[in-house]
Amino acid sequence: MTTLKELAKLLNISVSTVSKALNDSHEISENTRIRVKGLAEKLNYKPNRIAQQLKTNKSKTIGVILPTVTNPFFAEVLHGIEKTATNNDYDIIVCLSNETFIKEKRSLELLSNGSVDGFIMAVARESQVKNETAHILEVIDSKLPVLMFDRVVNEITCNKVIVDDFQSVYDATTYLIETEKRKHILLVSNIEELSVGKLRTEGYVKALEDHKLKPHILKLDHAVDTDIEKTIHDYLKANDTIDAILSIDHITGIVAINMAKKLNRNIPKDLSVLGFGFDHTPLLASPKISIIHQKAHEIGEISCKLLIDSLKNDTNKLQTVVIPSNLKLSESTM
Amino acid sequence: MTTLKELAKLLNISVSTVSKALNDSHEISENTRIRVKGLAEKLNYKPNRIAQQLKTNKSKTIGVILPTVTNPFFAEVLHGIEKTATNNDYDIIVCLSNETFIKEKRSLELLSNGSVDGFIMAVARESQVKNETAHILEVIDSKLPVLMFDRVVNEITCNKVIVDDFQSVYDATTYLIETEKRKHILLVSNIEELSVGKLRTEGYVKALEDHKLKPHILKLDHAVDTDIEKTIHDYLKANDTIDAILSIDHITGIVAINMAKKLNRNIPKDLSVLGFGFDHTPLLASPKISIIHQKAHEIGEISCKLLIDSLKNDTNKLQTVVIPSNLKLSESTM
DNA sequence: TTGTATGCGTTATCAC
DNA sequence: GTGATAACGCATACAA
Repeated sequence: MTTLKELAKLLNISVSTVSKALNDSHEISENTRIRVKGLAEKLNYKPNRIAQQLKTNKSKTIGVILPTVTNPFFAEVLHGIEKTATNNDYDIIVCLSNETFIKEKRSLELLSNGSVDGFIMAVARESQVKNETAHILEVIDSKLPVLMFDRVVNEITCNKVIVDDFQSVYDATTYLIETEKRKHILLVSNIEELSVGKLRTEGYVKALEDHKLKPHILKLDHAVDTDIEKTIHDYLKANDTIDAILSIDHITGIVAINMAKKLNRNIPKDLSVLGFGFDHTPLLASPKISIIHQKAHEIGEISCKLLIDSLKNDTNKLQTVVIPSNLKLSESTM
Repeated sequence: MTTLKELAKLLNISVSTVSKALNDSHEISENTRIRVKGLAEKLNYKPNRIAQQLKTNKSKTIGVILPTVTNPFFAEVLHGIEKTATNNDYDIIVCLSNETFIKEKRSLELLSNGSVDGFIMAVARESQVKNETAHILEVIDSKLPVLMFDRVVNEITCNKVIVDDFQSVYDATTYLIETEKRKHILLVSNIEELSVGKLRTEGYVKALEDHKLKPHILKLDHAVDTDIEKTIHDYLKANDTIDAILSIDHITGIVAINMAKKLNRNIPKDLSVLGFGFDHTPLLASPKISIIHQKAHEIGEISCKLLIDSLKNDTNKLQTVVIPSNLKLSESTM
C-alpha cells in the first residue's frame, strides 16, 4: 500500500506537505498540489483508514448486533442499516448473537475497544427472557451510544426505534371484528416471551375485550417444524367455530392457510387469515394472506440515521421513534 | 478508555513493562504481572484494537460483499461466515452490492485501505451480466486475498467455494425421469443470466438429452410478483402434459405448487414439484416440496475458514471447493 | 527484570 | 509555501 512517506520521497518534498496537498490545504501552492495529486492518483494512493482512526479516535464504524439474520425481518433491517451507513460514509461490523446472551455479551465487549463508534442492536431472545441488561449498560457507561430497535429493554434509557406492536395488532383485530364480522379469532403465537410478542398479544386481547369477545390463544413454544403444522391442524379440526386466524409472526400464518385448505375451509369466505409479514410473504401463500406489514427496511434506515446523528452531536437528546405498520389486505386475484 | 499509559502512571512503572506484563512476557516478574493484570481488570482495560492494527498492519477483519441479504441463501451463508470468523477471532464488515456493479466496486475500493485483510464475496448480478472483473482483479493485485463463493468469475484465479450446480440438477432431473417416471419436466428459471443459473439449466438439459427427452423451459425474467404467479399458472393451464416442475431457485417451486393446486393437479401423484431450498422452505409449502438442499451454512463456514487459512499462510495454494447438495424428498405426512 | 527508544501512517502545530 | 516535530496507543528491539 502506498503511503504518504513514499509519495513524499518520490516527489522530494516532506510528508506534511503531501498530506496538506491531498487535503486541499490553502497553504499549498497550486503547482505542488497538482504534482502530489497526480502521483497519488497514479500510484492509487488511499489514506490508511486505520491510521486515520487512531489519529482521530473515531472508527467511522457501527457495530450491528442481530439475534439472527435468517429471519427475513432482521435481514431486511440489516439492508436498511447498511444502505444508510454507506450513504453516510460508515462501515458496519455485523455480529450475530444467535439469540444467546453469552454471544451478545461477548460481541459487545469485543467491539468496545475502539472498533466501533456505537451500536445498533435488537436484544437476543435469551437476554430478554432472563432479563439480562448489565452487559448493555456497561457499554453505555463507557460512552458508546447504543440504539435498540424492535426488541428493546424498557429499563434502559437510550435511543430506540420500535414498531407499534400493540396498536397494529389491536387495529388488525378490530378490523377482523368490525369489518369482516369475525367472532372467534384465534391468535397463533410462537414469540410469546419476547417483548414484541407480549405487546402484540396484549393488543389482540384488548381489542377482543373492547368487543366483549373471548380470546383464543395457541402458543407454539418453539416446536419443531412438523409440530407447528400438526398443532395448528389439530386445533382447527377440533375447533370448527374459529372464523379468523391472526398470526403474530411471519411463518405460522402461511402454515395456517395450508392447514385450513387441507381441512377444506373456505378462505377467505369462512376463515380470514392475517399474519405479520414483509415484501415476499404474500407470494408464498395461496390464497393470498393479509399481512401486518412491518417496514423493516425503514426501521433499519431510521435506526442507523438516528445513531449517526447522535454520534455527530452527542448533546442530542434521546428519543424513541415508533414506526407504524400497514395493514395490507390481500388482493385475491389468483 | 483506559490506556497502557494510564496503567503505567498509576503503577509507577513504564509503559513497556505494562505491555509485556499483559502479554505474559517471560521477562516480567510474577509480582508485577499480577499487579498489572489486577489493575487492568479493575479498570476494565482493553487494548485499543485500532492501535494494534496499525502496529501489526493486520486488521483481523474480513470484508464480506454480498449481492443481497434478504435472499435466504445469502443470509444463511452470512450466518456461517460470521460464526467461523468469530471462532477465529476475526470481525466481519458487511457490504451489500444490491446486485449492482457500482456498489460492489465501491465497497471493494473503500475497504482496500487497510480496513480488511481479505474479502469473501459472491459476484453481483450486474457484474456477472456485464462481465465486469477489473475491479476484483485490482484488489487481488494489491495483495488482498479474495475468496468467491457461489457466483464466481471463471477467468479470475482465486480461492473458490461453489455448489455442484450442474451435477445436482442433473441428478435431480435423472431422479424425476428414472424413479418417478416423469417425461415432461418443466424447468422454471428466474436466474438465467447468473453463472449458477446457467449451470443448473445445463444440468437439466443434459439429463433430458441423455434420456432422449425434450426440454421445457419457462424463463421468468424478473417479473413482478403477480406476474410470476400468472405466468406459471397460465403455462400449466396451457400445457397439461407437464408432469413435473423443477424450479432452480427457492421461490418459484412453492408458487408452482400453489398454482398447480388451483388447477386441481394432484401433487405428487400427477405432478412432481422440486425446487432449490434451505431449512425453512418445506414448511411453507403444502403438500411438501422436494428440494435440492444447498448447504448454505456450510458454504459460509468453509469459505471463511479457507480465507483465514490463506491469511495465516500466504504460501497456500489456491483451491476450489465444491460443496455437494442433498436431494431432500418431501415426507408427505401432512 | 525493567526501562528507553522507535515506528506503524496520519494529522496538526509550529517554526522557518 | 514548506518542513520539522509531536502525537494517537501499542509492541518490540535494545539498553540498562
